[in-house]
Amino acid sequence: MIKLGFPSLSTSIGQIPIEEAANIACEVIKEFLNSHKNDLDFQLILIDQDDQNLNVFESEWEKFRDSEESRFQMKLGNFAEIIIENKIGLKPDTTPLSKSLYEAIGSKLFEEIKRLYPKPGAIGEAYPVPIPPDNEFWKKGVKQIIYIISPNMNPSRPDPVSLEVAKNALKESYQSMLNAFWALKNGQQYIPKEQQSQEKSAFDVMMDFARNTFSTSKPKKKSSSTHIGSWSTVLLPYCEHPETFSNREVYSYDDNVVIIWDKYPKAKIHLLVMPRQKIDTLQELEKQDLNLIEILKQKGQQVIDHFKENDPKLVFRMGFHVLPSLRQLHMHVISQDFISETLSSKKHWNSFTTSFFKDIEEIEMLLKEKGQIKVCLGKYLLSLLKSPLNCHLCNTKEIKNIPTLKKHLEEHLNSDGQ
DNA sequence: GTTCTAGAAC
DNA sequence: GTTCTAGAAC
Repeated sequence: MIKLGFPSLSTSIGQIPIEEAANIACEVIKEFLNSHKNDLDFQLILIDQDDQNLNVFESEWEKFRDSEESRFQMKLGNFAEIIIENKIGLKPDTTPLSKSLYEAIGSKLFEEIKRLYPKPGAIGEAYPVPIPPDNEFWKKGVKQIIYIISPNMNPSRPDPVSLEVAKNALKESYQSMLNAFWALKNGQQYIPKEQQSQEKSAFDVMMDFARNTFSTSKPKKKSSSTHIGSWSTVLLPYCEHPETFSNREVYSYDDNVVIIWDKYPKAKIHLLVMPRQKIDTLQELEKQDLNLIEILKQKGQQVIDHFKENDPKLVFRMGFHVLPSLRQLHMHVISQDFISETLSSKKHWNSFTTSFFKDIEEIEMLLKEKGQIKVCLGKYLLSLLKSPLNCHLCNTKEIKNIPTLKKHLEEHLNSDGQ
């Protein structure tokens, strides 16, 4: 059970009227709970010292909730104390809360926020900050802060805004908070919007390069003459210069291996483990590369161990697509829930659940015994990608379409999850 | 690898 | 009418 503790945003020093704020908060929370109807594995806990504020929230929540709902609760008391008591995530603030938090966490965490987000953040956006493992809070079971910049109406504080502006921004603040919580709960990265637009991804940098290099001097029409197949080399920069990427893209690297977050994850946890040396495909491997395979296997296992520490229920596979779309040998480390917004096609599904996917152990064995990885007929492999949608966990065959498959996967998550 | 979208499927 | 998939992308 993962919990999120949060205060009533912007209603103390921020001076948004509590009735207006509670209405907005409850609306967003209700929307969030509705859109995750099948997931009962989390709790949102509003914490406030003031019982009158809580009363307003409670009566507001009565208007929104349509049934018994244990996933949203309200608690009266000291923020930091309740956070520790309940082992839940939290949000620091520049308001009276900060005092109790500062005393509980110390200045290190605030330095960490500055280090991760040196530029001023945007109002309404959420900025996740992992709590350092040597911190008291971590030891007490609180692993993550979501730093939120919520709007201010107080004229004696920086950047005061009107009620109308504040209401919109408050809604965004709650939405960002819950989106960040959802991402973190699922082991995914939450990237604040500002950071997304300012930081170009490897792909963007590469596409810019390709356009400038290969486009003719003609005025640009739509996507004029992007070099054919340039997308297929997107993985190379990670192997050549992993140090130039943020930890939102590169999970870790050393002299031999770089591990990146899959840009379009097909499951809750989905990373790619690649050798630093240029190796195009499985077919290039020889017997002497067995030690490299061993390294990839070890690194992949470390990743798995790391994620299982937080969620022991996760099941993983690590292996390769026999006919990958991207250049540079890359081993998928992917959790078997396949819960992901970016899993959207039959091809995606079949590439991980048919023999189009080869486990690292099979590759290792083939290399040992045959000294090479032979690919059978391309025609056959491509036909695998068009196979009917069969469940990888139970006997359900020929699932009608992707949305139905996704519902089926949600059911597995809920029934097998415990 | 994704995005986009026409037309098939419902 | 809307949802969903399959195939082109110069």
